[in-house]
Amino acid sequence: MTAARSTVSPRQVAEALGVSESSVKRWSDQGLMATQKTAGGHRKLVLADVLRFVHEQGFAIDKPELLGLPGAAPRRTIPLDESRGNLLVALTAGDAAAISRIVVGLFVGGLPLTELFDGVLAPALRDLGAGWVHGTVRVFEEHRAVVLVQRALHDLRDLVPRSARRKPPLGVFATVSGDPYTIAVSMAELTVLGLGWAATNLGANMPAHTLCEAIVGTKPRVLGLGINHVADLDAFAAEYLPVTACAREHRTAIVVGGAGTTPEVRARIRYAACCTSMRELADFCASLD
Amino acid sequence: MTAARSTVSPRQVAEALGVSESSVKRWSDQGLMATQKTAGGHRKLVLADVLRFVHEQGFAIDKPELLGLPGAAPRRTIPLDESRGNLLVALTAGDAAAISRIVVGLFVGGLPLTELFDGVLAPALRDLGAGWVHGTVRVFEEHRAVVLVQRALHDLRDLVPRSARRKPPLGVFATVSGDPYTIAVSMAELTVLGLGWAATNLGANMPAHTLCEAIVGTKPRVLGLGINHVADLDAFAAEYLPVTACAREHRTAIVVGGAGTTPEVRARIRYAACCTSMRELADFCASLD
DNA sequence: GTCGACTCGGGTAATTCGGGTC
DNA sequence: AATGTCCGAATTACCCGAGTCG
Repeated sequence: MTAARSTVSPRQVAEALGVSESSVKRWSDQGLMATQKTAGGHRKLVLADVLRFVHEQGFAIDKPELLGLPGAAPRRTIPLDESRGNLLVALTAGDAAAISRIVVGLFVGGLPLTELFDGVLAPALRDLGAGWVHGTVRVFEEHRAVVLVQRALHDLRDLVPRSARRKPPLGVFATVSGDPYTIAVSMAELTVLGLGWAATNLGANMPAHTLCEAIVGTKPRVLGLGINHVADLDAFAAEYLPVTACAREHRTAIVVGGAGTTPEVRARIRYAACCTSMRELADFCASLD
Repeated sequence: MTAARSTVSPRQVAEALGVSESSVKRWSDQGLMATQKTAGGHRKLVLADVLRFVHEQGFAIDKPELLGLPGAAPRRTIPLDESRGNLLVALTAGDAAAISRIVVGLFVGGLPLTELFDGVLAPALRDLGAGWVHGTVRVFEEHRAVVLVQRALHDLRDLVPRSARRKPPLGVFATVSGDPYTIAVSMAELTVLGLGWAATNLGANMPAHTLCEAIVGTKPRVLGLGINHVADLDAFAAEYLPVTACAREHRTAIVVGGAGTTPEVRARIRYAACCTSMRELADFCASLD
């Protein structure tokens, strides 16, 4: 759904980026943009790789009619509020194409992942939640939006530069028992991928004992735990205390985050950092790298 | 239609590879792709040779809707078991690339979606669950596998041919309250997409009242409900009974499925069909079309 | 045997190639 | 060092009347 066509011609890329065809040819031959070649030697550029290149190099796209990218792609100092509003509309309407277009467009337009998550995606989802509280958004619309956001994040994954490091640090992310919200987990995964780390997404609802198994089995540098709701504080603390010891033993830093990290909860568990945004997560991980 | 050899037309190949028919004709005439010719001179490209050409040239297939050929034997019968075993290994190891490769490869190889789901993916996940019961698979490994399967299903979505129908029937899928398992929902979504239907994935944990809202708001032809566990039978029946009336009023057929559809549960709710496989779902939907 | 959809072949216009130069 | 422009040759895309397929 990212694009109707997965490959584009050098001329299309050149015009869209506002550079000469020669530059595109040179860049692709240098391996900066992955290409396929026809039997006759003509280049076919893979759109996902072009977009990744554009984001990495901070290029502006003059003419995003390459495909499905949002009309005007003003670079930097983008009206984030406007995107956020458009996104909210698309989320409410269940417009999968629009959601992916907005999210991917902002990223390709040069917006760092952390700002995309903290400044657009998370706020739009918060607005959606508020609409649900006020009765203007129905439950199925909210659920549907969550599914579509996951899909958009999947599209983003292809665009996030893959690490070329031989042995990148690993981040493992999950939510705790009883917490079904996986979007933040996916955002965290992409965030550290964007730092050149490796990342594993364990999904939702992870009992503490298996988190220890995961630490032992995968030796992550960071273990990120989403905590959105804690029903029984004592039980929660008792369950997750062993994870602290296990993490320390394997030099794994625990990061927590989410609406459930209230002062009461924070007082009962041990962690290296408590993040309220993806930027904080990124900065924390960068400090370990 | 000679032997069990599956052949394709130049146009199919051209569209699948994202090149013009002329190029396909040229390449085949140059001997790059083996062809047969009819008495009248029309080209019949042997699928295996096309795929070999694609592999040699390092081409990516833009739109593998080359496949799903009527009467095309599902390759061999052995590879399914083998794939299932390989998939189980990849799922346990958390090897995202291998999982997607196996799943997408089978589909691209001509295996119908329903057989892929019923014969490979679901059994592998069942095996994984059995491994968890027996203690050979740990919880985090199972959770991780679920996330990676969702990702592979996302990859599949791009390959499932989009309907060109002006107004295709709509299928809406979700799991009931308290049921967090979304994989079957995604499989069902892809299954009906493969029939040329439209589909909406509402995700997990849908309270009954909002299902009614969804029916009213989206007017689906089919509403599919995943039911994997019912804690309180009376409460469940009371909650979901209104959905039946709402569905009838809007000519929406209710389909249920999942491990939770026990005789006791089935006795307490009303539905048009109770499916135990994606093939059954596909056949049921086809009967409505 | 009719008919619609598809394909054939070949010609032409438009792109792209690689390399050399500015 | 990097980019843009120009070039002849090669490749690809588009078009169309006639023939073929199912």
